[in-house]
Amino acid sequence: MAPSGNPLGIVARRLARAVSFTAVDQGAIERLPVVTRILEASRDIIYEDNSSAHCCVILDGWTCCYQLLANGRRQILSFHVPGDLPDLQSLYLPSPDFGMATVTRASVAFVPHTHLRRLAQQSPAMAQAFWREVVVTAATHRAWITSLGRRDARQKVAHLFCELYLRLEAASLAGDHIMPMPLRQNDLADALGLTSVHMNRVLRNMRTEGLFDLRSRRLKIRDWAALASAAEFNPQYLHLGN
Amino acid sequence: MAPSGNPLGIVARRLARAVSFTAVDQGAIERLPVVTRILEASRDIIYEDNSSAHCCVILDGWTCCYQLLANGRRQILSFHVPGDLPDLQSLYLPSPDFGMATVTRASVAFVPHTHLRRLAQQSPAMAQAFWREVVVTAATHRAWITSLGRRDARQKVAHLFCELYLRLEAASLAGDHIMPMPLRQNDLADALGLTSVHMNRVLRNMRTEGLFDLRSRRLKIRDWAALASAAEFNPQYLHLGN
DNA sequence: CGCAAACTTGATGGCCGTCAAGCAAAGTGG
DNA sequence: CCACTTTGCTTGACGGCCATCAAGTTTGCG
Repeated sequence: MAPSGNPLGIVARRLARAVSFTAVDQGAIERLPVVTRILEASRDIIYEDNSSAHCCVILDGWTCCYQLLANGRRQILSFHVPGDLPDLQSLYLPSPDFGMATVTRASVAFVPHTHLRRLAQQSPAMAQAFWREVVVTAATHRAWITSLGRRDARQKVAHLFCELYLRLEAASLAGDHIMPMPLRQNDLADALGLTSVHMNRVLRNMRTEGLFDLRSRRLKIRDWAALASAAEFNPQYLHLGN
Repeated sequence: MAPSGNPLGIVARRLARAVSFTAVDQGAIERLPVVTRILEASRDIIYEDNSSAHCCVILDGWTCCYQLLANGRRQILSFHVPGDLPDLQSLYLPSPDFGMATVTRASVAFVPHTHLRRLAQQSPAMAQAFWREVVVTAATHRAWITSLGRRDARQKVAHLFCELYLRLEAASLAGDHIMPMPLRQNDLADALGLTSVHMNRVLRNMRTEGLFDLRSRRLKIRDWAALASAAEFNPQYLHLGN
């Protein structure tokens, strides 16, 4: 699959995973006006004009959504990879309840709400694709809630790794149970409600057991069955097709 | 505000909180065909025809959404009170990833997807109201993620009580910092990722400190400021207006 | 009044947090 | 190319929050 040269081609392909677009729809996406910016790792993603009348699209790199508490603690709410629309929810309800930040150096495109709304109005397929994205995000939130509330550290790691692998695979960014893993142990800890110290110990144990290799920003899942089983992982919520 | 006699009046008023409906919209909601059922406490909410081509509306009583793990543990994902639409997300993406159950005896109405979709197609206000409901649900999920990941038991309780009180107040089901509290300590534990034993101890402490009274299914918040402060509660995510 | 469900309390232990220190890796500048 | 710094990883010691197990007690309801 040769990627289209258009920067938003990645979004068109992503949305078309679930909905059948006409050539017109496809073209309309790719002709959306965008401002693209390259951000260094660990930078907040902020709307320059402060109007927050845009949605952002991840074109390259990894990002996350997070909330901060007064004591300085951070909870990561989701990770995002190329093709994702982390704040599509803002389309009809601005006033974000979370921050966004890059994990790696990343290329991010900003698309005006006005144009996205027009797309949704003119094309039922587009409206449905947007709805679907938001609903899948909510389903992913639910999976995280259950992980945070009722799984121990080892199971949490297993569940997150399974989720990330399948999402990357669906985006043609991973295969053969090998994937890039730019997340620091500190990021993993903030996503799973743990400390980085404990994170380190749990990872060591799981590595020792032969569940996976994790070094130089690369994760190789050695025993997918065991990992998925430890997590009680059910990929249905991701709605990746298959 | 005298409630309309129509069973779906409660939904119309709820959706109208955020969106301006015409009299036509209003009437269209109230004329939706529904099947209403009364369920005893602690019963699963199941679609009889198995097609799950319906959304449900809580008319009376409390319900919850949950996920189960293999070891029998339960994670509650959300609580729902009269006027709520717990599974509106199924409208354009069936295949639920969670179960629903009553907390108290409850009256639940089932509305066919077909009619809801037609409403959304014919009225932009309606479409926006649905979108908004789904997005607020996701925002609530995010608040729970942060609670589960980064707050201790005491803060979790404080946060949940603040959320529930404001939602009930907005539905005219609570006031003066007094609200019904039908949740068992076991339910609270399953929502907050704790055991019921620990739940009991934490509640006792908070009661002793004078934060609230909690007996005979009634919660009286004695010190709202202290409770909200302990939770670092910011009501913005609920989008209740005001 | 009797049963079941829910609440309460104590004792004990483990998972994970905190504090502290040292090591490794990666980038920076001279 | 090598000091130097920064960031991230690793490990040990210790403690606390919360889970587990095991009684009781209270509440609610038929």
